[in-house]
Amino acid sequence: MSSENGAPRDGGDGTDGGAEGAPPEQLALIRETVRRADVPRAKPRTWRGAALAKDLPVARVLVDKGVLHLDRYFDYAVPEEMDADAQPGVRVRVRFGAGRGRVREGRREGGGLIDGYLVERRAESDYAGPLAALAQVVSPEPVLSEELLGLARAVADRYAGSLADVLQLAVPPRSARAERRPSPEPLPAPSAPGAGSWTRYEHGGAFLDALAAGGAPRAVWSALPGPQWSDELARAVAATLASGRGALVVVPDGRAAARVDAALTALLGEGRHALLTADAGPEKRYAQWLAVRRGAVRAVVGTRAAMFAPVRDLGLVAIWDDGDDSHSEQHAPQPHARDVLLLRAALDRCAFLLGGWSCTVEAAQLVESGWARPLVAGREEVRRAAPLVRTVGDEDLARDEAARAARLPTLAWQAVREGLRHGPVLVQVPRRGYVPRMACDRCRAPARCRHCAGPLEARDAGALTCGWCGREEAAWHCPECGGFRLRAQVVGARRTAEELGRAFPAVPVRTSGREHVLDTVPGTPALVVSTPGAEPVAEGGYAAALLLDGWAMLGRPDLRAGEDALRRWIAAGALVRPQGEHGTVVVVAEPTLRPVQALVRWDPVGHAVRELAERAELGFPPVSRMAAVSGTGEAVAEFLGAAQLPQDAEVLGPVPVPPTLPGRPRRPGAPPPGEHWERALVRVPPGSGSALAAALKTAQAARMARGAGEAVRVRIDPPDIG
DNA sequence: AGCACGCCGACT
DNA sequence: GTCGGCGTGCTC
Repeated sequence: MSSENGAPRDGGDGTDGGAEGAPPEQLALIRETVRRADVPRAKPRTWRGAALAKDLPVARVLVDKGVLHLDRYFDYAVPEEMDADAQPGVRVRVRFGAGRGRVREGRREGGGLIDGYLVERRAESDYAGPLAALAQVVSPEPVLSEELLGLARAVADRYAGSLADVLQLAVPPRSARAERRPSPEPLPAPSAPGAGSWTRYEHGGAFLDALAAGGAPRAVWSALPGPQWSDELARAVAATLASGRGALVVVPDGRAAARVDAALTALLGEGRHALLTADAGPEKRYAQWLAVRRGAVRAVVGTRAAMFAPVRDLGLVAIWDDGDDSHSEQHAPQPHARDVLLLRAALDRCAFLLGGWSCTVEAAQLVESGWARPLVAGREEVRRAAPLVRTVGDEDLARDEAARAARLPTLAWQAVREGLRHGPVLVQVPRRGYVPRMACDRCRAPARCRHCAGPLEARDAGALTCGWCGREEAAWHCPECGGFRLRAQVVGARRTAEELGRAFPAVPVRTSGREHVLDTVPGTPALVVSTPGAEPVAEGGYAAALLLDGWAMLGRPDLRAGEDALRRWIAAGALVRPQGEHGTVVVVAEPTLRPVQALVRWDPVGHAVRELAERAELGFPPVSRMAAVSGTGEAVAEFLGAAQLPQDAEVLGPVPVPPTLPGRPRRPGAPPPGEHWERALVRVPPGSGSALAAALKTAQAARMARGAGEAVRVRIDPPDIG
């Protein structure tokens, strides 16, 4: 088939990489140019070269370039010597490049060598032109299964991203050494575990039974406070393994992964599950991933990268604490682990378990829509497991001037002092070092920049500066109530630790925060000061927890502020002993606020349900779907003008994007330092989400293909709206 | 994105 | 006649 081409054949097999001398290359080039001029273009099937595979000589290849207009397959010819290795799913290298390519030694060469995946072997190509040959099969390991490809495509579609970008997240980089190492022999399926503490939940036992029987139940699980959750997750995994299927658990961080890992080891012993986290080096990670792909290991627990783990015959996908923002992938197209697992559950028809101490609006929606069933404990069980929650609100603070000056109200003092008699006391303080944000002293509305609405911060003595645009504010007054006095809204962990240390000189003070995260603390009296998410687990549980500056958390100008605050409070409270053992939580926040009430009643689900109703009314996600389009004003306008948005799409804005300040990290969707960007939100009602994603993807592809100058960033489900 | 192709004007 | 400007379009 290569002969009909008629391209000159002049020695040298001309495979890539050889450093041939210049003269023959130029000769060939000239000859080719001359030929082109006088020979009419008959379309040959392939370019001449080595003999091709006799059976299925065409390889359909996905080139590994994240650019959207290349988001399709390209056909290559399979040389005979690669026939055996060039199976679907393997990594390949191909020549891919511009124009009609260079000609060298009589063989056409596209551009440079780039990586790709062989997706399919076929008898013929539907491409009319001549096919280039595969340059190399990188390894015979079929890393991209049909299931994984289908999942990656679904994720790319959902997020208006390219398949190659998703595959970069889904398939780890190759390590030849890890590939050579044989994976362990698979162990036989274990027998079904007992229900353990699942009996505390109304349908807990039934859920495990369904998993063990090979069923595909879908549940939103409101976990009771306390340390049992990791064992409960492990039992769900074990029940799935008992049915002969695989299971996947995604958790927000390495600490949580380690807990589930330990629980699985306790329940199943070694060798039945893999731990996939960022901690391991690339080679070890790839080896683990391969063991999963090869079916040697049937269960996986890991952080968000594990959401794509190629578990064989998947029976259960589970996610813990889906409200944690580390479940959002940082790289394009920024998929969320919850949504990826939802797609997997749908594609693989497997069981789905979303669990947490708290409840997101998205989780509530899964229940509300009837897609998942609630897995909850009765009120009696909740009361038995949860600590007593007390609030310190404005009125208390007003009556308590002295304590307020010291930032610790009397009730809080008492709770800490009492708690320290019985064990460790957790003090949760918001992040952010010493830089205090400011709020109106009278009505507590956050103080905002009048130019860009960014948060005002007190940098150094007295001077107020905007945290977004850096402008100074000389004459602030509150636009809500007309007040003129400001107060510090957030004080960092270190200062609080110092204050408390002085107040209780006999007690050790430990801090856990971004830099030094403590895993556990002993059950002896100590003050443990921590930022949200970094709380160590206390042996035997904390005697008390003090949640400071609660209204500061609620003051964030974010749709999720309430849900987030509640989630963090509940996460701290879940580490405290039950109220039957005198476990107490004191939250310094207005008791009339909805999240505070939900904390007092320990009712995160009720909170999420009410939030969901409100979002539906306002047309906010997740009830409607949104996408953010950002870039220069001109580029955004042009993009939106060209995009064929669905009929029911609604464009909000554009509004200016806060600039990236020099020296601060640039977040995706933020302008390069010094540039002025705008952001428009596009909103569609339920049901039009995929149409919106498709339209944005098409528009973006067209834009890139045109080589349009200024970049436009598209993000589905932007996390920071409102 | 690259990168080659091609059509047009200046120079040998 | 030939070299090389950049505008356009393709990449199996």
